[in-house]
Amino acid sequence: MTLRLHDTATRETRDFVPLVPGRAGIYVCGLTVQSEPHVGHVRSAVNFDVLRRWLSASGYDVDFIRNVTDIDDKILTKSAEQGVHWYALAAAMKRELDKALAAINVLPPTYEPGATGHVPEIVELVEQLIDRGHAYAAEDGSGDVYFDVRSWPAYGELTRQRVEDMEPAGDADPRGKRDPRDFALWKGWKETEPSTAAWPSPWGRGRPGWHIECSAMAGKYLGPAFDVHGGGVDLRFPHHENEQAQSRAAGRPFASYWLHNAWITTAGEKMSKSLGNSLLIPEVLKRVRGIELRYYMVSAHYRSHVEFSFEALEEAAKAFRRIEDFLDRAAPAVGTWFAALPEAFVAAMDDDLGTPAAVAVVHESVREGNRLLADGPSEALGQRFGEVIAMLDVLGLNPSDEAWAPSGSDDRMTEVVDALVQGLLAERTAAREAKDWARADAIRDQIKAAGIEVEDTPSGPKWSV
RNA sequence: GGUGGGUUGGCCGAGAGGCGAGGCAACGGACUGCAAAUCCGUCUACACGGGUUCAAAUCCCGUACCCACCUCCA
Repeated sequence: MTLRLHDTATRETRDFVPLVPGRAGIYVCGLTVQSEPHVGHVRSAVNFDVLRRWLSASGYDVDFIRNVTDIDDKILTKSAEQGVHWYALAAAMKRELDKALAAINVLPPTYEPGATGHVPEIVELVEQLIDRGHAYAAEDGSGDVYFDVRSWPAYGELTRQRVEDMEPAGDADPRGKRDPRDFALWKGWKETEPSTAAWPSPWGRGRPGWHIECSAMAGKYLGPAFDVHGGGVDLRFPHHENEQAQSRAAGRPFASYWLHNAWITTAGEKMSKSLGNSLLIPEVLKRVRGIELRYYMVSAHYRSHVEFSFEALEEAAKAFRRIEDFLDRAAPAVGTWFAALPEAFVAAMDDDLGTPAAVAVVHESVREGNRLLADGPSEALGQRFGEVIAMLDVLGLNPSDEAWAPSGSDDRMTEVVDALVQGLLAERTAAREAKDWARADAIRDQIKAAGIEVEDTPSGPKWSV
């Protein structure tokens, strides 16, 4: 079995052949920390987390670099509006992002570099580009440095566009540019900007342009050539096109494969256009658990557009609980078991991370497991149980993963509720033994009114919220 | 204007020439004191119009509608 990935640069799904056998270097464009993370933002993180977990499960040694853009125009604008330091806003939003990602079990990257910590590497790269004749300092004395699009014939190769067909940036400041499509590598400091948002450089004080940080940091941590570069589809142009042009013009081969995840939209529109905050992660997590939100995202293919709705999310949550219920009910009946991935699951994941088909395999194992469960403990049941655990681990959806462990206070609360409910259930069991059905049902209704469901199982009554 | 993607059953969501993904909902049956859960079964769809083929949701041509990107974006 070979992993195949859809490379958006060639628009082909092809075998994954790493530069170094057994190792995989991945660079993913993370977020600009300028506002609270919403459902759309974390999809990318979940998608690439699945890629990373699958490579690890397949035996690769994975270097996973995900950057965080901690200085840019938007951060400066928003912080000015809010009357806070730009770095305070960036740091606060970074903490929110970390919380959101932890809540959906996205593993921390191998390293998470930020632009502000890599100014020397960025300056070095810009100097290389100037030396090679692919960049120039603006002649208007602004301190800006631009990439010279016309000097790089391959410009546009990633997105198959011809420079002539591109619309010049209507809103971009054309001063000092040789061509309207040239983009900033370095932005000279302006008097309207905080003095803290500038670093020394050969072109005067200033800050990095948006695209250059990724080229510099990918180069630093993964080398001039690496395996996979990922991000959202919207980043293909200009961000990734520019990253590739800069890196290759500086003599670095850059990424072998480009992977792009599709959007989650609401009301047919991208979320950044949507108003309101109901889609912020903490709000969504009031409706479903983190593991259910992750299941919702994993059950669609990463290249498929998802139209977000709470109805669909809650439906996904129900589907996931079916899997969870099986594990809960099977666990006491399972003796020895070992984790092994079914072939169909491996085939699905190897086929460009076919998580929908992989999830279908999980459900098939669950159904088979449920069937076996009726006959009591067996080796076959242990196999199904192990399969389900192993598959969920790959998807980051294993309920017993400590990442999902409830906080201490939740644990305490569960104990308290359990003590109360057990008392009522004992009374109900006594009524049932006396065949006093009216009394038994009245107790069940009373518990239900508090939001707790009671189920009778061969091993006695069970309750769940 | 240029580039890319989409339209699948009541709903979500896969598939990419033949061999009915999966889930949710609904309905019927088994089990149950009644339920719940579980299992079995039912409902069997591919925007529209042509074409290619023994065979098309899948390939080709055309049409309609939707979305994304074209220097702020996951």
